[in-house]
Amino acid sequence: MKGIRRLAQHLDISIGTVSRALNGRPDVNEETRRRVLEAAERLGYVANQSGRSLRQGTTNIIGFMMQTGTEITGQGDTFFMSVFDGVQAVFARHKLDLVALLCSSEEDPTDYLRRVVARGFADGLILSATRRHDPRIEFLAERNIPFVTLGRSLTDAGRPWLDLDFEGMAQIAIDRLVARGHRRIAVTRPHDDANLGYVFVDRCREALAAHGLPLEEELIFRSTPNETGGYQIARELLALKDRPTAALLVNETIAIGFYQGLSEAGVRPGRDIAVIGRYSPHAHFLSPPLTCFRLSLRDLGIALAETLLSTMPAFRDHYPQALVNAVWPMELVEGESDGFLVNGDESRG
Amino acid sequence: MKGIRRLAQHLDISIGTVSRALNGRPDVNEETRRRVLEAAERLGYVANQSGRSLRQGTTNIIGFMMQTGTEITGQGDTFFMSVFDGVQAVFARHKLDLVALLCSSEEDPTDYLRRVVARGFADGLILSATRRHDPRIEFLAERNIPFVTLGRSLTDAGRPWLDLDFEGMAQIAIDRLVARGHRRIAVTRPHDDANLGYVFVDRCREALAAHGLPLEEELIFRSTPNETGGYQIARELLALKDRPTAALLVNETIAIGFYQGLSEAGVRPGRDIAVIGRYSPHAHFLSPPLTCFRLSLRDLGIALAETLLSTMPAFRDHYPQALVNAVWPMELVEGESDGFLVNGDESRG
DNA sequence: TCGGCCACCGTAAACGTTTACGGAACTATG
DNA sequence: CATAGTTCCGTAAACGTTTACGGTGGCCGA
Repeated sequence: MKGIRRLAQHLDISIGTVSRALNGRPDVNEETRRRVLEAAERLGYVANQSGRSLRQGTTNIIGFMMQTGTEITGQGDTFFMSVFDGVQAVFARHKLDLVALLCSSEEDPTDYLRRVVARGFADGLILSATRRHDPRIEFLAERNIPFVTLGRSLTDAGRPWLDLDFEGMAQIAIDRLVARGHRRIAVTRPHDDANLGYVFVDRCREALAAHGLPLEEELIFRSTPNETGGYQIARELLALKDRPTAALLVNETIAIGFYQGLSEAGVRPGRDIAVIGRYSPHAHFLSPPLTCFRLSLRDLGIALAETLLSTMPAFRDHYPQALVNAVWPMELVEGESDGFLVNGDESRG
Repeated sequence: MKGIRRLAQHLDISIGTVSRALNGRPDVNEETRRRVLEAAERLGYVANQSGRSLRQGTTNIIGFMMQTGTEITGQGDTFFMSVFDGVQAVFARHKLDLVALLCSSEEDPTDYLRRVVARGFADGLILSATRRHDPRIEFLAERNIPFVTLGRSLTDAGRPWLDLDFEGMAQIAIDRLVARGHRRIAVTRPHDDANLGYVFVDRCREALAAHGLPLEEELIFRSTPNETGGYQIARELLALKDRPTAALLVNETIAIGFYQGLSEAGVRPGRDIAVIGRYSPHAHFLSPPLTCFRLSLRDLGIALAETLLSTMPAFRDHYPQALVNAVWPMELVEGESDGFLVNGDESRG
């Protein structure tokens, strides 16, 4: 005898009553409930998930979909762990568990999602590494499966998403660099699938235009969002005839490679070139410390969770005013990598 | 009408036959099977996971348990993503899915595991961040739940585990440094819960003893396994009256902080002090490039998967000679951070 | 005393699969 | 033709839970 039957037999009451007692139903005597809870605790009973979800069509599990292999996201070591932490802080209140759905780099993400959803694996989903055109969004929307994406795409109109405020970052950084005399500013962007690149570069262009400056094509650098990519960008940048005096790095992990690329050519950030990047745990330990944009990833995780739950009928009431579409602001952390003024129009030969 | 019933109705055959056809049972006409598979594909049918696992008591899911928040493991996303990649390469052959079971930093890992297991969540488990005394091992062993741990502990006798070869790393590094004339070598270790610290430091001590050298207590540095920890170690190390001439860093992410701590005091790795660490994607981009120990995390993931499956009756036959207890060798990647000889016994004042 | 209401509990039917079992049709064998 | 064996398929019982429904007993008011 196993499961709830064992518990019921042990207490000499029916399994229906046991279930009602455990699930907090009102129509059960408080004394009985106490006995049930006590026995469940003592016997280590936990309801079987398959039986429960088969019956009620719900899993109490939320999936955070991500892809394995590190080349794709390029987000730093601690990025997801911090986001998870925030998500769980919210989920814990509702007895929801969070699992990371790991899509192999071999498999098409949409196929994977299809499989996961059809199996009835999770009640809701958080999608990361959103592509510019992402079929997953349409797929989930068609089936009325609760989800929220971390990252905008072109096809998410009316769908819940949160994103980092890359436009704000572009605006602030460009204004700051221009105010310090920079006229030729290099910007980076990841591969073409990532919407972030378009959003970021477009705003950089606008911000420069507001100062009457162009964004020349040769100053837009494309790379893999990892250390090696940063190194390559530095090499390409230094090879230009008319070198930029500043660089704005949109990815987290590329700064360290970028620094190294500069260093090998004897170019020092903060003295020979201004560098602004994204925060990561090592940003402060670079030489010189990186001026960068930081945000609370834990808070972002909390917001993601609240946004998702606000789209789910069972939890909607708890989060009436959750954000549905929002960019998450980043604050500028002053390092020493952008601390010099350009005197005049031509700064280098 | 949903699920397998819909499919059966559509084909005008019984659900039993449909199920048998889909599951590759022999007692079904090949023509029928073809029709079923074709219809399933066209209607997008996928068996409901709850129903299936309720009936057969199996989930086709393997959980990789890890804790959110980064303070504990000190291993970055890139570490686990690479391991996942290897694990999935094996699981894909058996139609197994991998999910990351994310234990909140708020919750006790053993409590979490208890919940997950009792719910019948996964057929098998991979445990990471194993503690020196880890109750999870006993818990799983008692219940005959297939598992393998990544990392040894004191209480895993007879249980399957894989680990990095920290002893080999200690031996090679110490021998190398001693051969280059170093007599005072600093070593690092993480917090007291991690078994790795004991394994590593003990072997360092033995290796030194083989050369007739002591490992002085003041040369054993304890820190959090992150960038800040590395920085603090550098500060403490430089504050010693009798400075070591070499440092051996056992964690991945601390090198960058360590470098910065040295740099602020004008001490340069590879010239003023020899530094040997662990590989990470940025090791090559430090100045000077870090001499470090590297391994293929993907291969480690493959081995983890094979080890786990070899303990599961359903897959045992496929992996007769899988490793059960093994340390995973690391290779030395020569950088420039340990490239100098100490001439004489006293190297610094 | 009787009917009605309430608090509590037992019964049994679902949820979607898999699979043991038996039976129907057909083939082979004597 | 009878029998045995084979191939295929339908039936129905599980798996463990939740929950609609109905029933029992007690209490209260008329």
